[in-house]
Amino acid sequence: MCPKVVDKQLKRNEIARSAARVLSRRGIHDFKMIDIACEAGIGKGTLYEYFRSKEEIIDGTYKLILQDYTEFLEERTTAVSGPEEKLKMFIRSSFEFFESNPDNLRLVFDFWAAGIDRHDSSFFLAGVEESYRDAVRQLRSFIDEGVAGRIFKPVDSEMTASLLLAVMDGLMFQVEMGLHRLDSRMLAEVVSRMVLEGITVK
Amino acid sequence: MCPKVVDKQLKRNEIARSAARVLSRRGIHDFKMIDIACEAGIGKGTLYEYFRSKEEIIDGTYKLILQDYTEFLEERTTAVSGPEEKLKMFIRSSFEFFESNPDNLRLVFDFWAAGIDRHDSSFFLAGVEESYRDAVRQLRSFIDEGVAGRIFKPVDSEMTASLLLAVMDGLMFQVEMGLHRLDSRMLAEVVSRMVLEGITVK
DNA sequence: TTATTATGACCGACTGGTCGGTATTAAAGG
DNA sequence: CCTTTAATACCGACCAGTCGGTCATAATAA
Repeated sequence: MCPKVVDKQLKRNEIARSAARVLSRRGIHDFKMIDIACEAGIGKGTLYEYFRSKEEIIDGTYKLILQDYTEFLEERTTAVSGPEEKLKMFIRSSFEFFESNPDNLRLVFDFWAAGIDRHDSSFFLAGVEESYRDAVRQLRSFIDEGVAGRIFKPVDSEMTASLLLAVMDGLMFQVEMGLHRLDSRMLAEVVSRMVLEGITVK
Repeated sequence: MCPKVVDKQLKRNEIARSAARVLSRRGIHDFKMIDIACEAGIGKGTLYEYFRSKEEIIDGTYKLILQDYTEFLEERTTAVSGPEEKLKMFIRSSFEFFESNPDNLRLVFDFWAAGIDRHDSSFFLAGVEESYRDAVRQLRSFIDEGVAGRIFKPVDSEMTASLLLAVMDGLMFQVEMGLHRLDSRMLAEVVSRMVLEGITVK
């Protein structure tokens, strides 16, 4: 009466990691469930013990990637002090994260694409929107801190945060298209200068 | 000995317009060939008289949209003189174009998404990359003109153009995700200020 | 023995593209 | 003016392949 037992959550994460590899290779719209099963070394049916559907696998994979990214940013930005340094670190770390995990960059864009693409199912869009709002919230806290401390001009922190994210996303998109080489130092430098010079009190 | 004859090119364009409507409704990955046939009021087989494949329809539709956009920008930017005015007009007109054709915004993002998504087939990516390079070229000509006339600082025009496109794309992406309302005046104002203030000689 | 986990053959729905046949047109011929 | 002719344009039933998801069965641990 004591059956075989596995750590469901752990195995679920392992599968999601396999899925991430497959998704970055094949793309969100081309990958097959059997691909993931093979990559994870399990049968196709077993997949359905851990994920209800293909959609849920995609979602789970996105959440996993995003968690890595968020944890990385958290670790980096808490290591420095002062709003200006935190902002710079946020920017640099973002570029670095995707420079050292180019697969993840492609994956994230794929998720966004799927979010826009499937306007019918709000499934993906919801996840993307949530992660975006989180980033805005984080950035706003740095900017507000700077404004309160008279380090930054009294800018609209929401708009500034949005602009900052916009330029970062746009540049990464250009990188993904092969228009630039992703030199994280250089890009971070350019973005920091553009944004910080505009809002810092001289 | 003289058969029924139709203007193939014209009809091809008409079909592409129908396709644009379908694509913006259904999304690039969900639409069916039969959808387009219905929208165009023709049979599915007829579709294949004008387009070799599904892929070719997508490509044709993208080119059509892009042509509208380019013509609109051309018309607007030639109407004003001076590099600063041209840059501002480019920015404002871009936002206006997509504000008045929200379907097109979604469509363009869909195309980009497909370009990133299908890293196997360079078909889509090539089109997107080309249109991007065109935009950079255009913007660089304005910036170089400004630099030559000592209106702008001696900035790297390629990097500046890329940054400008990046922030515009990023903002439009946010709009598409429903994070802002697309108020073209406001967005153009913010972007112009951010970019122009940084490069204009005081 | 038994509850749990794993499996992959199988099913059924779906769809891109084809193809044989029909409709339309306009010139040619009477 | 009408019929013939033939090239073009149009059509949708059909085919062949694909793939997400299921389920009957096997394997495994306790």
